Amino acid sequence: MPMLKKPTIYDVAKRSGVSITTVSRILNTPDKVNAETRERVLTAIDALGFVPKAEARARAMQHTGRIGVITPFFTAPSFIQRLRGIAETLSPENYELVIYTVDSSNHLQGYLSSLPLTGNLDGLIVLSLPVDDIQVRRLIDHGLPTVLIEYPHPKLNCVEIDDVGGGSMAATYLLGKGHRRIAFLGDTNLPEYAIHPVSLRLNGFRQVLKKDRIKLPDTFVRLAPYSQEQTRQVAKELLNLPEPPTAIFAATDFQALGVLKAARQLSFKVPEQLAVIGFDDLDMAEYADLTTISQHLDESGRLAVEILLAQIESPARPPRHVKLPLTLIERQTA
Amino acid sequence: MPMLKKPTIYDVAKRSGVSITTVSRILNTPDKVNAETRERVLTAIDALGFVPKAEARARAMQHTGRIGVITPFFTAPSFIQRLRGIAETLSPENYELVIYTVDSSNHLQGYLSSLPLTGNLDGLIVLSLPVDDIQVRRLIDHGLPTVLIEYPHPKLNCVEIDDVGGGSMAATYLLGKGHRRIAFLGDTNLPEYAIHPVSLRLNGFRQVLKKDRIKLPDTFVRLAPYSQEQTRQVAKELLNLPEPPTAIFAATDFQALGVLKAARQLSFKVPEQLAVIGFDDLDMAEYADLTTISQHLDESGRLAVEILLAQIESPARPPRHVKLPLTLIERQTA
DNA sequence: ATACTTTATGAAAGTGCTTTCAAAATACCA
DNA sequence: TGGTATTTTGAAAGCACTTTCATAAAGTAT
Repeated sequence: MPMLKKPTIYDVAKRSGVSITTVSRILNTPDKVNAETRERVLTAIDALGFVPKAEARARAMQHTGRIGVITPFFTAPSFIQRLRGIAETLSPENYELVIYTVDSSNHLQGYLSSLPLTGNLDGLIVLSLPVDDIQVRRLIDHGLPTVLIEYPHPKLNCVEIDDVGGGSMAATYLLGKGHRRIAFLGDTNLPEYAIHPVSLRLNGFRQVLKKDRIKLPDTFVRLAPYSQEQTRQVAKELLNLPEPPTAIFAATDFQALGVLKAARQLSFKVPEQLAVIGFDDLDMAEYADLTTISQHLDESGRLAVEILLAQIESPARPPRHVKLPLTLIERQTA
Repeated sequence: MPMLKKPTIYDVAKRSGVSITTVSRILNTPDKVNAETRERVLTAIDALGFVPKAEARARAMQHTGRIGVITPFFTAPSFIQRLRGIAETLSPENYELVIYTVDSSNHLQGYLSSLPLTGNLDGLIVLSLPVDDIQVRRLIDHGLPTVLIEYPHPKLNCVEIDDVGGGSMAATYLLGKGHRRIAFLGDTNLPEYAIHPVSLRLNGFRQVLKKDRIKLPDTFVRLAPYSQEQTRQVAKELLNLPEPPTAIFAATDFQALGVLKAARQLSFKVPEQLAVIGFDDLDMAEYADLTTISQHLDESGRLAVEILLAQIESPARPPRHVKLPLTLIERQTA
């Protein structure tokens, strides 16, 4: 029989002959209660049609047990891999992981304005997206602990990537291998709301070449939309030049794979005739034996979570800025 | 001064020298409070940036719905790729995507018991995890619209994969290419809580070979833990057999890549000396030119969301069962 | 001035839930 | 077989607010 009023945890407890504590436990940590008891209580819950009130719950817990991640809709493998690090670290912590995918600047602004107010998030991770001063203020004022990944801001926790340094590393490495005709292949057509680390990588790359007085002609700097097919196309253009480069720095592993495939199709021997170095160290880089610059994607996600949890623990802490070191992983392609 | 924690009604009361009752009254029935006192309290409220929690919640709730996804913690690329399909489709729908990663049977049972009860989810997608009848009952009784992926159940919406058929396809294809010594490489060490589609694929594979009276000796059926390194090891054992197979069906693309790498290291020519066919059609399969059986991972996620949204729209609808067709993608490795 | 409202306020008792702590029951080990 | 660890449970103390009830101060009519 349905009750007149909404059943509470007390009704359930009475009906199944246990304390409210036990009922609460079944809702939150079911594995900590005897299977038999659990069944009995669940039966009562079902019979009464009991639904715990979220509001009371949040009040008693003083936190919502939810961590939000805002990520570009633009699903490059590198985002995914970072997300994986986040999910892994969060899983044993018993936090819900709420994903907000963003597909326009407006959308992003919307989330950033409303999330801190609603108070049903304990912490926020912003993945590779720009956050302006006003939003930062709001986040801080409303006390929503936040970690930015790949977009530094002095007032917030950040996990930064040294993209410029990464570009330099690539250049230095290739120069060290004796290459003099080195090309760069980056991505283009980025959505207006995302950040663009690739140009930073190009900067670092440029600097080193310049210092060593190696020319980087415009024909050697190519941008292709972020797709296997189109990257391959552009790579082929490079390789079909009368004087093709002897090495290519691809600004992401995904594109490096495109370059490798183009090389294979044009029968360029890698690394003898063409050296290829990537950036990211995706899972598949290992399979492809791709020499690349690892930005420790999983690790960066993991770190972000750790910083966030620490901040949630002690909100007064000053923001931390961590710059994960890049590592050059030497494999077979360069 | 920004506060450390969110201000409560107590903070406001203290700051303005009144009781919490008065503060509460100002929020609910302001006319029952002396104008002078009211002014004083309102000043404090502004200064502290106080937002009553319940209100914030209510404001938040009216805008966004929430869809949960339960997925094995076991982060194979195929899960990720399905998740991507889910996220993509959900993004424009203005739903929050809540991810629950599961790392034990208990954990899974726990989520399945409590999620339908807590009632703050509008729909649920269960990714490649078994759900027993009792849980199904509960899901239905509490009216939580659910879609299972890769684990069919008559009472719930499902997006199924024809794993047996996939195994047959692989066998038929390889036989058609004239192979007679064909090996199978699957994964092992699966966590107890996950389902095991790989053995179904093996079944289908076996059936076809049997029908054609092709022997599948036990030495040709190998299981390796799901890791690049160990798969490679097992593949090498196969290839070092006195009479090695001329074709290998790897039950997942990820493992197929391991086989390819082993072949490369042992200088087997692919596909001349060794044909390799995978299963999944991951992103990287295209790069590796891997012949494989596509189970349309992104698409399956997308479909699951569509079915779920439809069910949320009209809860009375009978459950739908969709079996996505598998497609053999012929590339260079077989 | 007396009695009688009215107004302004706070103490304290809910609200429905979680969590800490301790007791009781059970399992495990030599 | 006693003794220790582990599991299972409940009593009670929160949590951020609302509401009830009591009290004090002030106003109003007689």
